[in-house]
Amino acid sequence: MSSRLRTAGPFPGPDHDHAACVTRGLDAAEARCAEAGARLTPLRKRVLELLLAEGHRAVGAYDLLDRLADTDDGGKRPAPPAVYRALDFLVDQGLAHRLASVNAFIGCAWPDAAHRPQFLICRDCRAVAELDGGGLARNLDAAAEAAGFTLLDAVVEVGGLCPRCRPDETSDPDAASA
Amino acid sequence: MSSRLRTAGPFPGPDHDHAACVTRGLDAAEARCAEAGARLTPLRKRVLELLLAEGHRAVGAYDLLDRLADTDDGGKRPAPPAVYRALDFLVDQGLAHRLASVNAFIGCAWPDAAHRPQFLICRDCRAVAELDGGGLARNLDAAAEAAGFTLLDAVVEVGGLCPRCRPDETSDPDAASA
DNA sequence: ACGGTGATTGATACAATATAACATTGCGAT
DNA sequence: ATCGCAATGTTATATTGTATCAATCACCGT
Repeated sequence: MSSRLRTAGPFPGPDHDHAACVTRGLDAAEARCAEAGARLTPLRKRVLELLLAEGHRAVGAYDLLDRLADTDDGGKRPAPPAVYRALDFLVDQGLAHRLASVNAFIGCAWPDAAHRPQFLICRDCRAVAELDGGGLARNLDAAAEAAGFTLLDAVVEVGGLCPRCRPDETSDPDAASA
Repeated sequence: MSSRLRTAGPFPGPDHDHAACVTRGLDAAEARCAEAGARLTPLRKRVLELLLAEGHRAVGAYDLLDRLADTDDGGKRPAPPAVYRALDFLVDQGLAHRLASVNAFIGCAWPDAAHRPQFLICRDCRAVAELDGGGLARNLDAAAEAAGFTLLDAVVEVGGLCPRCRPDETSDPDAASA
């Protein structure tokens, strides 16, 4: 029996106060947009909220469209461009990230600071851990510089199995050896 | 005074002996498949040849389909699954790489050795430099380990401008220090 | 050579992801 | 009010990738 999963790191446990994550992310978004003179419109804010509400999991653009329809009073589902434009805005503002290796998006875990993110993405459950890639980013900067290459974007995404999906979990032996 | 520099790095100059790259890649592929007991069938070999012939540029799957039609005697264009299956095979064998950030593929530059590649991808011309990511890979291993994450695949792709496409007009590329 | 077996390819249809192009709406400044 | 611009709505389509099943080919043991 798993008593307390400290999640020993960047993967939040299922028991963490996720509502606080959502609130914090939305508040940070408001502040950031105000500072940047950008408009966090209702649509953009709702898309961000849906991203954050997903609970640190990657969400596809079309899943977002479905959720928008579900949470809309009239049940009207926007057309794809609406959500893609909102996502572009959020990514530009650093409030969300695009996960190229899985064609999906995720709300930013640290919307306050400029950062060079890298991601651990679970193949099973699509859980995503966002790490700060400081040292690694410097490594990439150096490599680009050495090659005469002007770096614009760095995509660092690691696919694998998160702590809750990896089979060598010691806390649940009954399903093992299956 | 020759402005025809050797590209001082991983981006091959336009004057390099590219036919040798293609031949070398195909030879290495033959050897590697023989060793692995895998079958480098005519279709797979042709796809690899087209990838290599592209000259260190990213190629999309549908571009490959067009080229297959062009180089086919009957001009018959295969259906998408044919080329995707060939690409899957080549990627599995380490003879080609998938570039997730641009939905494209590239022939492996170093098909001989097991490696943990990382890529510099030009946004303008789609030129690709494949680097060996030794130190960076260890960095990712450590991060995954610390998070209790089982690493299966690492995607490291840097988008930007290659030496021939960067607007940098003068010959002073070293002043930058980020 | 013969037939069985699994890998490979062909062929059809479709799913999933993303964008182009243009119309409409809202909103602030003049 | 109305002009200008950003944002959103709308329609259609482009691009990328798979599911499925049929046909064919290579290999292997006999």
